[in-house]
Amino acid sequence: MDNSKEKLKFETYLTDKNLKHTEQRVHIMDIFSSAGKHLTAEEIYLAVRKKHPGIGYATVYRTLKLLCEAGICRELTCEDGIKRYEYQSQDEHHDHLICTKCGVFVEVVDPEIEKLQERLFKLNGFYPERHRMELYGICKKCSK
Amino acid sequence: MDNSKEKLKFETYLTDKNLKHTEQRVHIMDIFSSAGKHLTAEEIYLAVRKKHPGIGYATVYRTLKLLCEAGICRELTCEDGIKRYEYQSQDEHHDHLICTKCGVFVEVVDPEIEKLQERLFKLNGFYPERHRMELYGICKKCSK
DNA sequence: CTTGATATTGAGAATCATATTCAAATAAAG
DNA sequence: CTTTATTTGAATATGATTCTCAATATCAAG
Ligand SMILES: [Zn+2]
Ligand SMILES: [Zn+2]
Ligand SMILES: [Zn+2]
Ligand SMILES: [Zn+2]
Repeated sequence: MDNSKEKLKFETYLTDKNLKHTEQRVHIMDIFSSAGKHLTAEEIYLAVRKKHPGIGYATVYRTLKLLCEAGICRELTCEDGIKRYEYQSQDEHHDHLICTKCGVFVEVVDPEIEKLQERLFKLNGFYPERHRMELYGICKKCSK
Repeated sequence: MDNSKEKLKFETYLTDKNLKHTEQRVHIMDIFSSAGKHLTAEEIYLAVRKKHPGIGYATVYRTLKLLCEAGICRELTCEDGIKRYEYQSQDEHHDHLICTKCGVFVEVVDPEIEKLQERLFKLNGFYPERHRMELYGICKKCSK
């Protein structure tokens, strides 16, 4: 996956905040873009460790927080209570279909639902900020 | 709030599973129906303690699990990672509008959204099981 | 009302994910 | 190269939830 755009975004973010451009931060970004989406901190930690055994958990958590702040990564609190991180720029919203057997995440957006959600906010006098929608079921592969 | 229906449901559940009808279990149910909805385990623990100081955390957690199994209570995993429990029979589904300032929960159901969610499951080859939708924003009171 | 089998309790310890502390290492500016 | 502020990893702390276990309570049978 080409992650040059995100790399630039991260570098810009670090520079702007007077933070340093370290190896570890780059390593974590790299693994993130190659090892898939919707990863737990542990999965990221283990993946980074394979190539860079010295890295510590604290650095992974700190870097994930930074990536989220920079808008490169999104944190999902799933039903099991474990946070998952997906590598993605903030502006492209999507929701999830999740298989309860194999755990696969499918990303979906339904513009009609999004519109109705806005209506729900308005109907209840809320100023809308964000939402999350998770659809749990059994995927095609697992229901065979 | 009249919770005789739920009490009967719980008693039946306990009897069916050869479990015992203890004071503590009744106390937790009672607080639950009087102290509001969408409570954390801690809030429930503290509320029960006011009337029944001897009760322990373990009993609260165990009873909440039982109530969920009995279909009297639903567990919500919120974005802060803390589980909340709402006292309610299983069959009445609803989603939530949540104020990010004051934390108020408003229960909503939009039949059109529910239909479109079913369509999303089908479109992606998923057998539907359940879903959760949380809309985060600022409520009327807080935006004044 | 006993008795005895079984379930339940509360205190405390254990667990798990995540956050914090701090001395040593490193990046970046001069 | 020096200086200075930031970052790192190891270890420790935290906070929510679960487990362990000895003591206690429930409930059915006698
Ligand atoms: Zn959406
Ligand atoms: Zn996603
Ligand atoms: Zn719904
Ligand atoms: Zn609710």
